[in-house]
Amino acid sequence: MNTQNRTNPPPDALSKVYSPKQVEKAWYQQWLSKRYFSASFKSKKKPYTVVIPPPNITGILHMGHALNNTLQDILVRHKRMQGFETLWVPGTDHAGIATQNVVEKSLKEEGLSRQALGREEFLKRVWKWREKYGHTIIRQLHRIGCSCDWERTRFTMDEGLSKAVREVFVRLYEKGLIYRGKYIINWCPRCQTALSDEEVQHKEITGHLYYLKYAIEGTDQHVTIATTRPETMLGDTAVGYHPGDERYRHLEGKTALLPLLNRRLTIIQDDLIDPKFGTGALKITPAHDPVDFNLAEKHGLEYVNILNPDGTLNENAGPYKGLDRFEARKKIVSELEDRRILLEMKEHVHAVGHCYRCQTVIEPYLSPQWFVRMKSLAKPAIAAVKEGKTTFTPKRWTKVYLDWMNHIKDWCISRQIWWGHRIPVWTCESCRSKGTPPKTPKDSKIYTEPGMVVSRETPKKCPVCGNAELVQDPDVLDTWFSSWLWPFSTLGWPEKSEELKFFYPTSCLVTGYEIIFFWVARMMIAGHEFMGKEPFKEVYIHGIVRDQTGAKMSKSLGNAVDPIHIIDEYGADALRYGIISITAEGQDVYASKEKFEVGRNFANKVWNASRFVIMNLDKKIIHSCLKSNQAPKITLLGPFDRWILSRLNQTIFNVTDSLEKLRFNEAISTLYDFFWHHFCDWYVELAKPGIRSEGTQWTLCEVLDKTLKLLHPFMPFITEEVWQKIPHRGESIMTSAWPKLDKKRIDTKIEAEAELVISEIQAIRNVRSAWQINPKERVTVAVKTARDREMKILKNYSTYIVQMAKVSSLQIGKNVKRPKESAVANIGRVETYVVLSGLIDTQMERQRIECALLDVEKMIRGLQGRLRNEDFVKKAPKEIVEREQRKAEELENRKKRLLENLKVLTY
RNA sequence: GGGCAAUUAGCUCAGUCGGUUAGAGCGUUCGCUUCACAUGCGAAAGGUCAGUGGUUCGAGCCCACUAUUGCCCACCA
Repeated sequence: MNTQNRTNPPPDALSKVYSPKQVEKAWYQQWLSKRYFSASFKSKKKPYTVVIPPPNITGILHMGHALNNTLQDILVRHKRMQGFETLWVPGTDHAGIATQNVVEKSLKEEGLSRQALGREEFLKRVWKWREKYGHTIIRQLHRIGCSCDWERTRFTMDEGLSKAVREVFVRLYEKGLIYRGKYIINWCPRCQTALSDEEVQHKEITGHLYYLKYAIEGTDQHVTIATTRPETMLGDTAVGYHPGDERYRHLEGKTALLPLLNRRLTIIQDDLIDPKFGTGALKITPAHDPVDFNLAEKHGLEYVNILNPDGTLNENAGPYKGLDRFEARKKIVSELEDRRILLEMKEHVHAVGHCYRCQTVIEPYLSPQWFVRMKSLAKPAIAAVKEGKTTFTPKRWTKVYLDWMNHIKDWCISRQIWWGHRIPVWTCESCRSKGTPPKTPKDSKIYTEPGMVVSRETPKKCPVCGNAELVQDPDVLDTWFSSWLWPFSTLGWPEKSEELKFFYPTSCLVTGYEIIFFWVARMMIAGHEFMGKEPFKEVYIHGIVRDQTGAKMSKSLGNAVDPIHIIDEYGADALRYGIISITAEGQDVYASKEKFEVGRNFANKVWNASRFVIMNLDKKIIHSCLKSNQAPKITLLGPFDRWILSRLNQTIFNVTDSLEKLRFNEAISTLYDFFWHHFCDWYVELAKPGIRSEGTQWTLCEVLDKTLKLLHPFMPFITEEVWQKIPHRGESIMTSAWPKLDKKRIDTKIEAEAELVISEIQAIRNVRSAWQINPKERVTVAVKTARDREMKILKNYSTYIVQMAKVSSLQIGKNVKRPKESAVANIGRVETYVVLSGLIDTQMERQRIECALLDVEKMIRGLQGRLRNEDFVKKAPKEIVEREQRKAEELENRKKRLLENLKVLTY
C-alpha cells in the first residue's frame, strides 16, 4: 500500500460494514516501512520513553498482555502525536525456570531428559526452541498494533544484556553487597532449585496439627510437642520452650529422646517460641525450618538434613530413606500412632508455600546460595518515591511498595538450573585446597574465599597461581537479576551510550501489580545504584484480567478469551476498545466476548458515519477550505455547526486531560459519547438537509478529522483507514498533530440553546412514541412559553424541530391555546401540545399527566424541605441556594400547568 | 495476625472537588427495513448506592463500626 496512490475512492467502494482484516495488516506494514515507530537520540524533540515489561519467551499472548500493551501503545501514540521523540523499547525475557520447564517437558515427550543430554546439548536445545517459538508473542503484539521500535528489540540473554548482568554482579560483589552462604532457602523439589521469597506463593491449606510425645531421658516423663510436618521430626536436634513457661521449668538441663530414631535432643529456652501455640513446646529442626535455623545458630545446635534435592528422604532418615516426603509423612504418622506416640490430630489451617512456576509444595532447605544484601541498596529507591520523583498510579500502591522496601530481605539470586546467566565466579582448585588467599580488589570490603575468582570475563587462568583449570560455578542467576536492569541495559548500559543520555530515565512504566516486588521495586533499586537516577517517573499499575467467573485467565483453566481470536473475529480496534473501556483505574477487569462486541459496533459506527460524510462531501467546497487552511467565516456556520464545534473542543480538552491523568476508560467513554451520541445522533441528523452548505461541509470535515485523531491512540487502524479517505494534510494520522483545544470555539450560549431545542424534540418524540404515532406520520404541534428568551430560541430553531420531530405545522407563542384532542409535554417552562386527532384516549392521557404530577410533587417536596431549612439558606453557597430556588419556582409552575391540563381532560 | 480492594439498575461496571432529577453498555418492553449504519434508529421501564451510626445546611462520595467477597503480606511450629 502506498499513501500517495490512495486518493479518495468513489463512495460505492466503501462497504456497509467495516472489515478490519483487509485494513490492519496493510497499515501496520505501511507504518513499519515508513519507520514511524523508530526513535532517535539525535532528535531535537523532548524524549518520551517506555520500556515494555518483557513477556516471557514461553508466552502466548493473553488478555493480560493485550491490556498491558494496549495501554502502553495509547500512551506512546498520544505522546508521539503531541510531538515528543517517542521510544517504546520492546523485547523478551528468557524466563529461566519457566523456559527450562517447557523445554524439559518437550524433551520428555521425545523420551529424553536434560540429564541425558548434558548441559551443553540441553542449552543448544533451549536456544533452538527460542528461535522457533520465542518470537510468537512479538508477532502477536504486531497484530494488536503496538508501535514499538522493533529495530531495538532486546532479549535478556543478548550479549549486551549479559554483559550488563556480569558487570552488575562484579560491582556488587566488590562492594560487598553480594555474598555466598549456607542458609535456609525455599527449595522446589520438582524444579530442583532454590527460589527467592517472592517466588513462593502462600496458600491457605487445611492440614493437621499432630501432637507427639517425646520422652525425657532418664525419667518416665515426657514432653508433648505439636507439628504440622511430622516427617521433619527425623531432622530434629532439639526441643524448646519459652523461658517464662512454668509448665516446662522442670525440663531445664534435661535431654529429650527423638521417637523412632532415639536421637538425643537438647532442651533449650528461647523467647522466639510462642507459649500459646500448640502445647508451648517446640520441636526444633534446624535444617528444615527457618525459625529453627535461627534457633540453632543462636544455641549452637546441630543441623541434620533429611532430604535429597528431589524431595525424597536421604540416609539421615534411617529406615525411611528413599521415600518421598509425603509418603514418609503417612508412614511416620501411622507408626507413631501404633506406638501411641501420636496423641492427637487436629485440623489446622495454615499457609503453605508453593512454587510460583509449578505449584509444588516448597521445602525450607539448607543449602549454599548467593545473596544480594538489599537493605542499603533500597535506601535511594525508598527516598525517590517518598520525594515524589517516581509516582504510582493508583496511589495506593505507593504504600505497598514502601512497606516491602522497608522490610526488604536479602535476595537469593542463585538457581540450580541450566537456562540463564551463568554466575561469573570460578574456583581455582589448587588455591582452594592450599588455602591461598585470592587477590582482592583494592577498596573492596569483602572477604573472599581461597580459590574464588569473580570476573567480568571468563578468566584464562587463576590470577593468583596461574593455574589454567578453573571451574565455573554451575548455577545460574535468577531471571529477575537481568530484568531489574531492563530500563538501562536495553539502552546500551554499561556503555555510556547516546541512547542512555537521551532516553533515560524512562517516562512511564505500565505493568500489573503482581510484579511490583519482583520487578518494579528491583528496577528502582538498580536504577539508582547503577544510573544514579530513578528508572521511570511514573508507574501505572493496572489490574489483572479475569474471566466472567472471576478466575484469573489462564490457558490451563481453559477460560481464556483469546485476544487473537477476538482480533480475527472483531478486529484489533474492537479488542483495544473493549479492553480499555472496562479498565477503571487499577481495578481488575472481567473480560467476556460481549465487551468486544461493543468495540466492534463502535468501530462500525465510526466507519459508517465517516462513509456518510465522505459520500456527501462537495469536493469543490472542501478543496477551497483545505487550500485556504481557514475555517469559514462564523456567519457561514449554522447554530448546530457551532454547537458541535463547541462540543468537539470540550471533548478535545476532556480526552487530553484524562490521558494526562492516565484515566484511559474515561478518555474512551468521552470519545464514544461524543462521537455516537452527539455527532452521529444529533449533529449529522440535523445537518442532513443543509449538508451542502459551506459551513456544514467544513464542520463535518473538521469534527471527523479531529475526532479520528483523538481516537487514534485507542483505535489506530480504523482511524488511519478512514482518515486517509477524508480530506487531510499529512501522510499518516499517526504522525499528525494531536488536536489542540480552541477556546474560542467553546460557546456555552449556543450549547444551552441547542440543549433546549434537543429537549423539545425529545419531548415531542416522547409523546409520539407514547401514543404510538406512526413514525412516518407528521404531527401538528403547538408550543406555549411564557418567556421571551425561550420563545425566540424555539422560533429560531423551528425548522430543526420540524425536521427532527416530524412536525407538519408548528405554532410557537406566549398565548398559544391548547388544541383540542392533544397530548401535553413539559420541559422547563415550555409546554408542548401534540395534536392527536382521533387518537386521544382521555383515560390514558390522564394517567400520563398524573404520573408526571407525582414526579413533580416528589421533587418539590425535596426542594421545599431544603429551602425551608434555615441552616441550608444560611450556610450553603449562594449560587446553590439560588439554583434551588429557581428550580422550585419552575417545578411549581410545571405543577400548576399539569393540574390545568388535568382539569381540561375531566371534561 | 497485618494490610488493600470491592459491595451502585436484571447482568457487567463508571461516578473526578460532598451540591441539578445517581450514569453507561448489555439485557428487557414498545415502535421502526427512515435513501451512513439492524453491528442500526426512536421511545421507555428498571435504583432504600451492602448495613448501622456519625460529621455536615447537604453524603453514593468524608469518618467509625459491622457484614459479605476477593487479593496481598507475615518465621505460630
